[in-house]
Amino acid sequence: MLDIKFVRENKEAVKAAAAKKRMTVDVDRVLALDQQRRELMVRLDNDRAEQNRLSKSIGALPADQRAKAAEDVRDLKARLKVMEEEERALDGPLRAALLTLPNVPSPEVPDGLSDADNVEIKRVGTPRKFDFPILDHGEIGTRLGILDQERAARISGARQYMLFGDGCLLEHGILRMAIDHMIEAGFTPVQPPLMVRYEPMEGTAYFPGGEDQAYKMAKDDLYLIGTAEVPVTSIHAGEILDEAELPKRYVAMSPCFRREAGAYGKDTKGLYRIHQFWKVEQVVVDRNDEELSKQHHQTILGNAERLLQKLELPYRVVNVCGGDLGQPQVQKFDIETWMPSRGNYGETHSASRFHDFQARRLELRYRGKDGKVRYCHTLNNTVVASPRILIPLLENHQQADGTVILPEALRPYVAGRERLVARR
RNA sequence: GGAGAGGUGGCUGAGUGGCCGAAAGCACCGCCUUGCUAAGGCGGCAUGGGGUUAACACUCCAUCGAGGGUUCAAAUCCCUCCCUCUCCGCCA
Repeated sequence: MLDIKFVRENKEAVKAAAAKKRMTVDVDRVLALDQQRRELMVRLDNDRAEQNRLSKSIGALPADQRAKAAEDVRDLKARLKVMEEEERALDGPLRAALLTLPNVPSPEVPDGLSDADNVEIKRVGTPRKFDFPILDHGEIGTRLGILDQERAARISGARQYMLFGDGCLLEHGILRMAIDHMIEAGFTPVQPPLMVRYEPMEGTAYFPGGEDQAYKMAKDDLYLIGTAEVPVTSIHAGEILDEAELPKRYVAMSPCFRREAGAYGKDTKGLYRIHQFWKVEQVVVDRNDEELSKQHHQTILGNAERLLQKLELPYRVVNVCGGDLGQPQVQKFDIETWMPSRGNYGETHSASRFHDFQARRLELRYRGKDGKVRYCHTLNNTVVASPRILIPLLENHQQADGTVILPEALRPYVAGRERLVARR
């Protein structure tokens, strides 16, 4: 959420932000509502002051004069009541409208309409040249007997997967490796709840707007998380932290649930887009400082990159363009890992910085050394998401004989296996 | 699921209708004192919004889990909801 003061003073910047993000928002309506509300508040405050003054004076009166004095306050109260109702009628729509305004993207964010316009920043590693016909990850996994999407579909419908044997160990191993990797980087592991209330969804800016993507448990008014970002960024919601405690660096592993509404017919095959997956997520909460945020952004990007390097996977980093950027982000770097079956890089990581956009919604603040209270800055990035990461892992490391060689760093996490072979 | 207790400032915690935005302690900040010291003294210190100011300051409004209500007046009384704790039941 943007600061209403900022919107007042930077109307054109907000409009430009919306245009760059290819969003349609009504900034003028927000400002009109705000103007109305402020004018009302001045009158309301004055009348309330008057009422408070009168009420206080009644307390000092002798008992026999109170009833008459109280009488005089009553019509003032009636006026107040009308204004209070007006205020309520303005507050709701104003907040709702304010929640829809986009965060202002960094000047570094390239212009563009879709992910096709994202700008490549760097490439690391070279895609392997295969001297045999390659298989896609579905084929590899099925032949090895570690993946079964058919049975998964019978049990749970489309966009589901099941892993068996070494496939199962492989997934667990990668996730655990990612956790250890992040602990080494100084992050605190957290196990967050997987079901959350509306407020964390709104606070992290998934709601309003993303309701269709979330599984809701109607009986309990709880939502299954689509990412651990939601509960983890919300850990300190409503708190005023001490500057000395910052930065907070968390890493969380969780299942993630996404309805993928509107994605019909897109990536229907394989493990790319599914309803339930695992993700290790890194979250940083720190002071309200742009430069510091940018540094953290590079750091969490680097954390993910180093993991990919340990997994010996070629990848590239893109600077996500305006049209592909979400409402809350200031800037986003995606990491795309080489996926041989696609003959292209595919998104596996997403590193975002938000400034105080989420923090303002979450009431996530800190007291600075100067004694002033400010909203924090928040950031997050994937460390690894599975099974999507299995796509490049299986495909890049596949061998002519159908086996898959595991990168050395991963082996201790997969029961010491050097290679995945078909077992029975 | 049943019964009970409670939610107050960064923290602990007092406050059952006007003198309370709120005692006291801790933490923190400033100044002073002191050099034997995990010390002492004085002062400051909730958040948001508005007015005013060059600024310091001053002032008004709201907020004591959330939302309604009673009253001239609510942290304090009533209702609903949320959360925490204790006991019982059930269960992993």
